[in-house]
Amino acid sequence: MNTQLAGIDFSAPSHIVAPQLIGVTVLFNGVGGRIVEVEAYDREEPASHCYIGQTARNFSMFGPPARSYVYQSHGIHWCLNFVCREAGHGAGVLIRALEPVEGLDAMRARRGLDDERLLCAGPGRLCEALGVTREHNNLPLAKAPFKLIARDPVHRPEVLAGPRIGISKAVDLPWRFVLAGSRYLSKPMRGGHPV
DNA sequence: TGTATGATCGCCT
DNA sequence: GGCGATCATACAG
Repeated sequence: MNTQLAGIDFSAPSHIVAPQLIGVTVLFNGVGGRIVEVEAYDREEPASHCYIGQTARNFSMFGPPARSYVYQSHGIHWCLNFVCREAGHGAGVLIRALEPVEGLDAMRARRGLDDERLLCAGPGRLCEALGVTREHNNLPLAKAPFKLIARDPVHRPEVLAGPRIGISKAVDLPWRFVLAGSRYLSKPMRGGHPV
């Protein structure tokens, strides 16, 4: 099984994969943009859906890496993760924000909102803008409707790490990664440190 | 700029 | 029955 995609080895731990995803372009049916904010989750850490073991909800994170894990949050919003590690471990990277690049009109139509800055600034917003829902759980990221485009290998983006957002457990783990200075984050990074 | 609150539902801690 | 890896709105300062 090929776990390499967009120049990233998805069989690595999620906190290793996550910072490498900053700057990668994600398209979904041709709509999307550059990743500017992600969070890593792993079975060995209690904030992860994997922590309790495999269930009907989280099974795709226990499958092969470089696939999608889509879950519903608060009964309203969908959230997109990329599965990491070897099959059976349980780990993923939550895609929290994109800098919109392709299909701006489609995103605006789905979001019912003009402000480019708010189109994909948050995991639920991003899925609404791209049209990602439950049906797109457990799909290979190497095939349509997904398309990943590697970042420029020459210019490494400046990545900051800090604590994750919206969780109540393992709050001190610095597994949130953002593109330094990006205007498209769900929240500004305060007190982050360079990776 | 920041904090509080309600919406709404699949899956369990 | 309770709880979220959230978002939009309302209101205070």
